[in-house]
Amino acid sequence: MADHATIFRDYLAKKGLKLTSPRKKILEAVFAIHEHFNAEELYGRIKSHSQGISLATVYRTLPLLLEAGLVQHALRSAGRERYEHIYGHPKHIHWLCRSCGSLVETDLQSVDPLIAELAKSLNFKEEDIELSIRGLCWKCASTENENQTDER
Amino acid sequence: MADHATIFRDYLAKKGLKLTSPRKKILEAVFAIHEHFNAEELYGRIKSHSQGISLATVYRTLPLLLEAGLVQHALRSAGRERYEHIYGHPKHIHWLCRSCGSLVETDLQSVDPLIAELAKSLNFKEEDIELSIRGLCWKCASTENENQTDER
DNA sequence: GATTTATTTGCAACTGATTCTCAGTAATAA
DNA sequence: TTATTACTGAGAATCAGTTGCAAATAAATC
Ligand SMILES: [Mn+2]
Ligand SMILES: [Mn+2]
Ligand SMILES: [Zn+2]
Ligand SMILES: [Zn+2]
Repeated sequence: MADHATIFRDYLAKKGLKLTSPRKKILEAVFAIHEHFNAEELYGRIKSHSQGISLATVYRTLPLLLEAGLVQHALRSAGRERYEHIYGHPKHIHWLCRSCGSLVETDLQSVDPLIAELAKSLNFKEEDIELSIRGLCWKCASTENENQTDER
Repeated sequence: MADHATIFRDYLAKKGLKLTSPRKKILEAVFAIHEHFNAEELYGRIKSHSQGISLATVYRTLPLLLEAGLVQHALRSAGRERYEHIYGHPKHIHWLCRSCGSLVETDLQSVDPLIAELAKSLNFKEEDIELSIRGLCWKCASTENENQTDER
């Protein structure tokens, strides 16, 4: 029911931390991006709107958002950590094309109960599921067929 | 049918690369480890047996093993890439306890057909599935209940 | 098996994302 | 006001991973 600002404030309060102006701005920026992003991209967005926020503070705030359950890790890329906000964005499967880099997201629903069942039999209390599938998207798969050059 | 050395040699040959002594040693070490490992841990194992292999060569060889399909990425940890060999080690689910760090692996079989079906409906040619579940193992879950200190 | 050619290696220097240090600010409590 | 604690920006430090290079090695050709 609570919106993300409330959730963040509550989380911070519980930890004896403050919801400061930089943290507020970073939070807003995070929820204005509806794609995956890395720290520097996030920083770039913030800089263009307001100013006076440092990259260091972005790096310092991201772990707080993760712990507050507002943000999660997404697939790393080019040696950089990537993130995405979670609020109002239910768990999903990531389909990443290794050729064109396109990323598609689909529902996790069909897989979820199966995992819950496995977890129960293992006595494991699941908190976070990450399901990523790498391969070729429709477009790249057909292209690769044309270029029937070599390989296997 | 082919063993991993043969697979590696064939892969290298196809690329016009050579199966050298350092590469052979690294390959052996990789298949002597039956856990997840990072580049430095692998290097440590090799150094203790033979010598005269540099860390740089380990770093240069790992991508080759990945591309040859002999090794895959495992869950990153402490800011370091981790790996595991695949040969004779079918795809599996990783269950990682966020409290004690224990890692359990289980079969992917039950989930596999479901994903294949989804892939078909998306026209996505899946090549690699990564399913990791973070949470609390049986032990840590019960401990956390005792220490009913605070938190939600 | 000597010679040529292309690939590999160890080493050390480098890179770049992330973390840390520190001195100055802001918020809050007393 | 004063004391205490948390926060910030700036830049320095860290450190996993990469790269340039000259010497070594493997394979191909004579
Ligand atoms: Mn996503
Ligand atoms: Mn594994
Ligand atoms: Zn594609
Ligand atoms: Zn545990």
